[in-house]
Amino acid sequence: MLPVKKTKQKIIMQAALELFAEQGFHDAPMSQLAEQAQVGVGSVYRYFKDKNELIEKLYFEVDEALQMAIIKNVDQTLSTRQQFLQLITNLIHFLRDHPHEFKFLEQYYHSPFGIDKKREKLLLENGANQKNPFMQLFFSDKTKAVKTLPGPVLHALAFGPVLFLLRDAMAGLVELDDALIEHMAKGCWDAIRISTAGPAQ
Amino acid sequence: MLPVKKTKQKIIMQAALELFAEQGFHDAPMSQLAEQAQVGVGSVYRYFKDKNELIEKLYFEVDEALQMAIIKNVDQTLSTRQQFLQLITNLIHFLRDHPHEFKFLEQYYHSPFGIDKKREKLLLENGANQKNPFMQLFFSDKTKAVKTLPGPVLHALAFGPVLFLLRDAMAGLVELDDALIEHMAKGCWDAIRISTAGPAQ
DNA sequence: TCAAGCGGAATGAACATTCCGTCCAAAATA
DNA sequence: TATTTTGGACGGAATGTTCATTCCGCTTGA
Repeated sequence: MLPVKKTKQKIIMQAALELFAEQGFHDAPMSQLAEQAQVGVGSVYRYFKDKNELIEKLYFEVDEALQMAIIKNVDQTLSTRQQFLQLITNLIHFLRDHPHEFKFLEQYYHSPFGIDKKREKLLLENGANQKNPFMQLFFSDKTKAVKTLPGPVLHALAFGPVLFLLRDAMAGLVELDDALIEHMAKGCWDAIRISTAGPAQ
Repeated sequence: MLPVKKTKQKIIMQAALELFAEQGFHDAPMSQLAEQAQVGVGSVYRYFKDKNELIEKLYFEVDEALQMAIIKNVDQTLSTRQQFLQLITNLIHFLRDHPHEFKFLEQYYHSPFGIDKKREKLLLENGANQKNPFMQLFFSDKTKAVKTLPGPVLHALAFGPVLFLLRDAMAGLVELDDALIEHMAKGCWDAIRISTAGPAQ
């Protein structure tokens, strides 16, 4: 019985992810969600107290998957630059290949939920105590390859362009091929690295 | 009579800007909007066909103000780098000092309105025909100081970090002082400039 | 006197959430 | 083993609320 329960909950969450991504939280009625999941409206409320709880649980799941994807294949023995490029590339690949997850997260972070969540995260994780793999990398950068800048600025320089370009890609304005992704990753690196002599390493 | 009309319309739009920015389109009922503008609900509909039209007109106005602010004090005889830094700085200053406008635009671009608007803009303005001052600058860069990359990538590298940092600032996670802004602008420049020899110019 | 401008009650639609009757698998009973 | 009981899982109709929008009578300046 437990596995059945789990399965139905998963089905509902999957349907919710798609619907929320495509129509937005506000334009995705519970009735339509139930229909898409091939389930009665009442059943949705068996697994989730209300719409908010559904959104929160979905966020937890999606965020976890993203975190896993980002740190995949990152070899800590490599240079800061190499690690950075791998992280960025992972991030782009995951989000490009999971448009529903991307759109969901975008919405989540732009809703009242997200603002609080973000503040919460930042207050919890200060300095070296960061869970964010990018921040960890910057903080442990013994080779001094990265500019000495406030955390949020580094964060913005590294992440901002990626999210921006992904939005364009989702809207069908760009084709995100591997060459483009490489350019992006290197551009982000140039933004945060200390530029000494010669072209980027 | 015209000036009176105009004034009342302006009052409504101002109230709408604040309310939309603070509560979001969906959580800003027309009744509350009317209250804030000290106007009857019915009167709002005298000036705007419906809520959507109000949002669209607001967008037009806000976007216009932003465009004006961005190109302020940009001296076309200066180097590409100098012009770029000025543009970025203008952008940050305007949005930092106009949080309502910033939040409104963020929402607009993340709503169904915005997606279409963006596609529309991009399809209309191809290549050298760009209205976007950043794109114009990149396109007319005879000194070859800027990387040769697809438009959307340059756009992302230049804009992405700025918007990202501004979001943090609005959430009260960073204090956006002048030093920080300068770091940001230079970081963005590093991301798109061709790195030859020595530190960034 | 009479429009044009206005305010706000009234209307209707869209939802989130609740409620309740049905179904069914498995435990209890004979 | 055959029959009955039971309780959780379900579906979807019913409910109550929250708006956007409309309608209508009042006010006021010409």
